[in-house]
Amino acid sequence: MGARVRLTAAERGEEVLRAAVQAFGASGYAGTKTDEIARLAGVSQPYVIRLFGTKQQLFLAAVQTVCDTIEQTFRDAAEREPTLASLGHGYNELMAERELLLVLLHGFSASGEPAIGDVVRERFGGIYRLVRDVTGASPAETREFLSTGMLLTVMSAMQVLGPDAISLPWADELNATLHPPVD
Amino acid sequence: MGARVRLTAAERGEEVLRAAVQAFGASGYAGTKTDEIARLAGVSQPYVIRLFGTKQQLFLAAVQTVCDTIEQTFRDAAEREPTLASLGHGYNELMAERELLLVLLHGFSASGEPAIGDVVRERFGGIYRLVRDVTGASPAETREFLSTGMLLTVMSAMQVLGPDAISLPWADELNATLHPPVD
DNA sequence: CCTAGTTGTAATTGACTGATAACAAGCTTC
DNA sequence: GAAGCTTGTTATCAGTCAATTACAACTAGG
Repeated sequence: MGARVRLTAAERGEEVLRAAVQAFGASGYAGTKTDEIARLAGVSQPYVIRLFGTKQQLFLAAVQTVCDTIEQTFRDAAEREPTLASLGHGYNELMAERELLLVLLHGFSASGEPAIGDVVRERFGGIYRLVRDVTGASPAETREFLSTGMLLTVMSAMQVLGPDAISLPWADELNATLHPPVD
Repeated sequence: MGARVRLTAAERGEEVLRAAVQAFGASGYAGTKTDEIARLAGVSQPYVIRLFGTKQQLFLAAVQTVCDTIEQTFRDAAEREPTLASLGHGYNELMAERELLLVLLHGFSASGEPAIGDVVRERFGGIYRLVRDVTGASPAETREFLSTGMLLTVMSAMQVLGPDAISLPWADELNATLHPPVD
């Protein structure tokens, strides 16, 4: 193909990882082929495998970066204002890149795979603790915050929320409870 | 194999469907093999396909029965007492059979597949409306109810909730907010 | 420049897997 | 009791897909 650019393995790895987040977010762990990721990243399928060892390790790497991004977003939001409302605003930013949160959802779904479950439990626990620590919220308040986040994520997966959303009465009704009409 | 019993296609279909709920609940749509379902149901893999046409149609049938069960549980709970708290109690009963709600979660995750997304959106919307109708709850109250349900389902997927749960501090803390300690 | 390490690909493979086809064994109805 | 429908299996295929191997092209250090 045209203008080939040679990158270091680390740089190329990052590009592949970005592609992996997109692909896994769209189709899940089992449903995504390493070949799709390779084409998205503009490299060959075997190279994807060589860079990350196995498909599973690549998926885990994707989950890790996504969680890093989520935590960083929450930390930034807390720095502006250490309240759950502020973190909620940060969550909305995260929803703009739909795939991010969907990767995490697919991580939950794939928790049956022991290696994946271990990572997902660890990281979700970390997010829970982070939210509590930076906002000082009670467990019950934090639970409600995370609950809402889960519903939003699931609705995003159903494609009734977000940029390319399908508009449905029930979804609009639910969505309206989150963005109260500005009178 | 030993004592073979002949059933009508409808009866055998129900058994296969039960097996499919177990299997899909554990491993998701793409991650489950029709052969596993067949072995769980005690029939051959080709017969599973013949009974349901394709793996996708079998998955959709599993989603449909699961949603039927959920709706029936909510209707029964509302008959006892038409409040969200009562439905919440019903939800706890549903969580006892872990796979039920996990099938729905996997349905959300597989919404990228158009045929699956259509069914999942339709059924989830139906559940939302049912909850509102039988309890008279506001959209905001219903959203909070469903949000909590989503978090519980996700925690169940992570295996930090339910019968075979892995005990973790953060999970216990979250769980405690739902079952306040009986003083 | 030339050798050694690094980046990348083409070719292939072996296991898996959903689906089909052909066939066998039971039931039912006349 | 035999013809015809239903239930179920075995055998097999055609496609898919992660992973391996071997090789090619580039680059840096001496």
